[in-house]
Amino acid sequence: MNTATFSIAAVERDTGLSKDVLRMWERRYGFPVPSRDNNGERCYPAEQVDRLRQIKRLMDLGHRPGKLIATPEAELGALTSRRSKPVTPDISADEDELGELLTLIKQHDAAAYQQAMQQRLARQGLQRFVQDTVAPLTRLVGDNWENGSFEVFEEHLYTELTKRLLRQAIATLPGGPRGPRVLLTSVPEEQHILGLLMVEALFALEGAECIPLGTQMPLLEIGRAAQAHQADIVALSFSQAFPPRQIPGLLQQLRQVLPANTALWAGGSGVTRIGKTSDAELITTLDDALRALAAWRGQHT
Amino acid sequence: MNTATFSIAAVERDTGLSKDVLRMWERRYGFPVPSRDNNGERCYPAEQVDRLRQIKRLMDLGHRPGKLIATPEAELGALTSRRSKPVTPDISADEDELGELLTLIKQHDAAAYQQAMQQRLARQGLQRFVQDTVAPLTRLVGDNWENGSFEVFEEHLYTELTKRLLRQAIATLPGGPRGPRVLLTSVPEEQHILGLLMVEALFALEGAECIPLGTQMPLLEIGRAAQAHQADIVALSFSQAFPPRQIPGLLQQLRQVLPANTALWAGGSGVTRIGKTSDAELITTLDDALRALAAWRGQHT
DNA sequence: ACGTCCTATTTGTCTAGGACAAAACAAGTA
DNA sequence: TACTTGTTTTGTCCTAGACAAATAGGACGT
Repeated sequence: MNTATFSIAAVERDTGLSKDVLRMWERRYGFPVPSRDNNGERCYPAEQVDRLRQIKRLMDLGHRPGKLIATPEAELGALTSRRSKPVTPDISADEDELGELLTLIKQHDAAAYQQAMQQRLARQGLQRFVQDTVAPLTRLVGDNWENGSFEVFEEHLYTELTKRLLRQAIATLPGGPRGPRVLLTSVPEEQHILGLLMVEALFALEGAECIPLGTQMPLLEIGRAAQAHQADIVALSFSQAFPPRQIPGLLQQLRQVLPANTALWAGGSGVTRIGKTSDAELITTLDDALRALAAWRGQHT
Repeated sequence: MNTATFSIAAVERDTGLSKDVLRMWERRYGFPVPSRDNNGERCYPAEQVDRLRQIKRLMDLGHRPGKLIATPEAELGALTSRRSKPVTPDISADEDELGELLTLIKQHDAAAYQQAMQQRLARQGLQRFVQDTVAPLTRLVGDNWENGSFEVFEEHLYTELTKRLLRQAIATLPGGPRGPRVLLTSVPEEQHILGLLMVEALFALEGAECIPLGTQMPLLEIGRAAQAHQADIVALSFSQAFPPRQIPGLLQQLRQVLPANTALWAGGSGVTRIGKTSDAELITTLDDALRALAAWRGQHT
């Protein structure tokens, strides 16, 4: 059925591996080995594309491509867990309930999931809902995705439905005009925004004025936006998959584009892998975010 | 102030012009001409990045790079309008009201905009709100963005706020289990989703079962999702800026990955620029979408 | 004047291999 | 254990050439 082949551009789109990397791997490791069309251009079979996506997934987990490619096909379930073991240590009471929510997603039952979450939101209130339900649930989904028991589209479904819940909840909050003006966005190439939404929910609860600009803002535009909105804080999010190499340079450039009195906060699991920097405040947990907000308020009378 | 320089990767991220294109333009047209760092790598000044983004904007409008680069700097306001003239012919009565909404965005007054839109939604009902407010407003924003009177971040703000409104409205609709199961998403590289949300709103009103998967689904994953959800229809959206060259091949590949009895619909302003194809049904307006839905229902008893 | 076919130019993407720096690892030492 | 140093791995960037798809311009016929 899958007789279709993929051009190198299509593979780049679908796997997130750059053309350069694909060619380099072919040169160095002898994989992937696409066939060629009449023009001598690479044609990747669907099978190799799948393997590449799998490799990419494990790489985002911290594995190295050389090893992964060497491993024939037993890697599938074998290399699954590694970093994710130490996390989720306690919360055993809630664990089961969260598992149920996850099951609903795995059954692709959007309606039931939404209803269950709505119920939870009503019961816990927004703050605890974010901290005790959405955050751990997202971590669980991440773990499941990493070890392959979640398909990509299932993760997308989870993300989309949960985003809607959070946005809806945020919309119902009264707009408290006190506190700092926070501009929330992400840099180009970074499309994940769930974490930013969680932060927005918490900040909005605290009465901060949140300005959500969606994802993928060019750096210079972030600068302009900060100026136009007179933002006190620019909050960025970097996901696990974002190339860590690029982050420090990115923050440095951004720092130069921003007004001096505008704070720059960078959060998300992507920033845990980079070293300290003076260009931005690194925020790794939701509690960190709340602490940072409180600290900011302390400093600005 | 802007002494920062951009690596070629940063420019690619910020402008959407590929590294290949940037190097090729330098070779052919002599622009941009970045300086080099100690390693002989390109360093683009912020000024050139801005010009590049401007050129990209005009290219998405249909202009050609050769001409644009030749034009010194008078191009700015001059080449602004071209394709967008014939649209928005009548609706002069509403025109002013829409203009007011636009003004709120330009003043960066998120709260007032949301309130005004909520009011409009309550007055018009969701269907007319989508067709008579959101759709023309989005077109207006597009026009304003194209001719440069909207900043990128203003367009982002509009998009984000409007997405929230639509999602919120959709969430309040009762889930009617009749009608086809429609899977809504976009291919990788395509991040715009507003049009898809409008369609979702209209379809949900018609009682169709909509499954929103967010943006940027790898092709093979779309196939899996369609199978898992037993989707009757896969609806994709392509924006103006999406490289038209890639669309036919994309649809062809997708067609091969999808079950034969799953319909493939492609919409958005991106598809107006491509020729007919047997791989997918092309949908260029919201009315088209509703017609297509009615037709589907007619064919499936 | 309008549409159609054909040719020429424009433009993007692909290919090849070489070079190098940053990150990750390994090993040796305090 | 904690640091420093050297080695391997890995990604990105470079140049320069080739080609095909899209577009524009012109000739032709209606």
